[in-house]
Amino acid sequence: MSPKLIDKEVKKQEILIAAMKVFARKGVANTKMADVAESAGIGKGTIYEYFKSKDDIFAEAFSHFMEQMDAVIAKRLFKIHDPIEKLDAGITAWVEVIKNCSIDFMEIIMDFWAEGVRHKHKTTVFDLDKMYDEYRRMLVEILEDGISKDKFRPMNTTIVASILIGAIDGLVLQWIMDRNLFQFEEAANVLKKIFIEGLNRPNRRSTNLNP
Amino acid sequence: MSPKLIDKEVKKQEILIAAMKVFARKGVANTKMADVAESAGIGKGTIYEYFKSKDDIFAEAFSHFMEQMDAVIAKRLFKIHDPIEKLDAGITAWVEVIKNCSIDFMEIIMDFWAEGVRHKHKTTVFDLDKMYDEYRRMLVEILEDGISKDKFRPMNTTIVASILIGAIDGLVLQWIMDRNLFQFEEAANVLKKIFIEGLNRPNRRSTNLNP
Amino acid sequence: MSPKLIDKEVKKQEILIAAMKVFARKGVANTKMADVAESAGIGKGTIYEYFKSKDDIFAEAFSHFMEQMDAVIAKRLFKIHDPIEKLDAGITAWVEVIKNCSIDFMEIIMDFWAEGVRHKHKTTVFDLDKMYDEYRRMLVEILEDGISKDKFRPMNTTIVASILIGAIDGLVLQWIMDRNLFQFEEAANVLKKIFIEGLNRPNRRSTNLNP
Amino acid sequence: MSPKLIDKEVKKQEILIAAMKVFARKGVANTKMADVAESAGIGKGTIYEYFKSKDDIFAEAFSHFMEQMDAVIAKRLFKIHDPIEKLDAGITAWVEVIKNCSIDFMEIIMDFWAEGVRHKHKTTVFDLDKMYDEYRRMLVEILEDGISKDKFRPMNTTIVASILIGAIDGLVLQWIMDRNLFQFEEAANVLKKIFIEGLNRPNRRSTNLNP
DNA sequence: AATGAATGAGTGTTCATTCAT
DNA sequence: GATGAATGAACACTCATTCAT
Repeated sequence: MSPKLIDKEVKKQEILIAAMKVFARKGVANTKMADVAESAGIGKGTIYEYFKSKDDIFAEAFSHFMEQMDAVIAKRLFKIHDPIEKLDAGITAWVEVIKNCSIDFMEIIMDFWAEGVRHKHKTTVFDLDKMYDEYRRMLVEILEDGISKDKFRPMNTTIVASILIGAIDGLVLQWIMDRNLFQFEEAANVLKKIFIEGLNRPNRRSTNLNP
Repeated sequence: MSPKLIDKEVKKQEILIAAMKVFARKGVANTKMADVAESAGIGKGTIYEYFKSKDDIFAEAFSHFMEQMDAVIAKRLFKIHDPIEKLDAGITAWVEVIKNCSIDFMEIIMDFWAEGVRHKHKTTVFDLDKMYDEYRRMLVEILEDGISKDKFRPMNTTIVASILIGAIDGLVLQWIMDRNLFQFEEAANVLKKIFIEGLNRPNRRSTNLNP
Repeated sequence: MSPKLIDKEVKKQEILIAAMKVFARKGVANTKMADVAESAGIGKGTIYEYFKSKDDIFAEAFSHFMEQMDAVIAKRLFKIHDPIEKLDAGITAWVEVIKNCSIDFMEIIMDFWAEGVRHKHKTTVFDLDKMYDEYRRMLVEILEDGISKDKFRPMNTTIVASILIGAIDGLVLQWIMDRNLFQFEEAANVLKKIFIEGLNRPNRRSTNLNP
Repeated sequence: MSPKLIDKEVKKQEILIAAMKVFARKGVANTKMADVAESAGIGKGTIYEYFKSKDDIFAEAFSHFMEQMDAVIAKRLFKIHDPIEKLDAGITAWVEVIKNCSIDFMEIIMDFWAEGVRHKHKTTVFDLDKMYDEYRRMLVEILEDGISKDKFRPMNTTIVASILIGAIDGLVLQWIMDRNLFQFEEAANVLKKIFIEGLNRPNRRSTNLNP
């Protein structure tokens, strides 16, 4: 907590941000340490005072990204108790995270996914699976709460949670490729409506989502 | 059509399959030409008798994958005219493609995406955007047909199509990471129901998906 | 001497000519065996029925070239006995060889030189030094005959021979680079005149070329 | 002009010299980057801190050589006005350049020629043709001055210049192959005498070099 | 702490040569 | 004899990492 330490941490974050910018623009594989150094306005060697390796930077970027997401989403959902509202707020929060991420940074997500899928069971750093698991659990909880409160029809909650997460991810992917395709907020609203409409307890006999 | 030609084409496919296996296991960037050669049981130099470069192999793998998808899906939807049935059949066909693709190959999809996103508007080979565009158009057509036939409520069809595509992609992504998470067919069925339920023309007052 | 053997020899020459054409156009180093095969209208493997290696082809091309030169020049000078006339005829014959060589083939000379210089004392095949030695001897003989017959002034005949050979080679080099620079025959005539004028026995006191 | 810059330039020259040594010994084509590195006493990768590619080294060596020649020769001829003396000084200067070039370096000249001839009109770096053109022009000027001053007989000055250049080049070529053949200075003196004798204005009727 | 010159293991690619048909 | 598919040694070049200053 000495000023020195704080300075170190600040500089590390600066380098991280600079690195993420380049990662996003050129892809991790095509980014050279020299690019990162230039982007951060420091010498090549200096990077190694703050990071162990290129992979380390990437891993930290991944954590950085995940922590940001967790922080925002958790904060939002904390106080809400109605399952439908919570679902709504969750999607809204997610969209906000996407928006908060500088547009440039979004492109890095592909690399996160690619690396995450590859490293599946190897490292704990790139535990994309764990991240998905957490979000799935969170959603399952909301859905099951909704079912028990008779707001949602019975369903395979894991699958529905997966679909919801998948839909958001898939939307991001398409949006990255063509940002003019749709307004992200608008898409989020439609998504909410489809799901809430598709999931909610019908008054009468209706399709049971648990086949 | 001479025997020679067929042999050459066959061998090329063999190498392609061998390459895709390694790509899937190690990721394209981490795959060495020597790995591909070994996997195909041939010499390193032989690869270059059939492919111009490593990138060429990757590009051909991409095309190979897309063509397979196009072929299967188009064939299925050809004869169906009812929008709801068509939507249903489309999702089913898509799942079948995923199943048909040797499990190993699925893992490459991340690399396709990563490359596709990066190369966005540069090459025509990796035109992931175009592929998405095609599927989106196909879905938009079905949806608009359904709206005009009063089967679906009015909506922003582009967004809904994007969501549907996104949901499928997102499901695949999670399934790749953990195949025990759910049965893919089951998830597909739930997806169908949510969407068809969420989109269909309500008898009475109901949310209009076009906000 | 069987028909078969003759055929073999003929085909070998055909391949040699084809190879020289490609060598001349692309340089020996940049010529691939596949190029030679294509130029000769045969299969790649067939070349090895007639030549041991690429170097072998090059060596044979070198010999081929030298033999042609030897044959033409020797034949011309055989019957001439006057030193001045012999010098004249020698230069004329040399020019004729250059002209006889298909223009394309001339370009290969640079590669002969480059290889010849490099292989200096290694092989007997590329004995460029030996070739120069022979021509030098031939010229020295003519010059010494001329001196003894009082037609030329005393001189270091080896040096003068070297200069004459050098001048011819140097002219060829420049001519290869820009064939419009001068008419080769005209240059040869000027060369003759300078040398014969510069070497001939002066009536009175005059520079002795032997310093 | 900062110390850093000077150091960089110095090291670049060191590598260049080291490279030229290897080029001379093994020929450019047969020289591996590893050889150059070893010869310069540095790591393979370091070369690329100072040169873009192997070709770049070769091109710089070429320029280096040409500049040295230009500098020496131009300096010498600057103050001389008598055509005969100028011719004499020019040849002397040329010989000196050859002598100044470390003996080893001479051997590269063949590669310069070979590359220069091949690249004829392609690059500006290897503009051997241009170099010859410059020297030819320089000589033509001297010769025409001599003719107008009635020191030389009328002649096709371009051809005579070409012959003179050719003779010098040709001598170098033979000398490279066998340095014991003659003393280079002696040969230069003979060359001068032959030419000056062969070109000079005769008192009485004499061969006109312009045929 | 900060640097950037130096490094060399690692890689995609070429191509002369071989050999089964 | 003729072929061309197969080969693997060889090589230019890259770039993450180190370390002397």
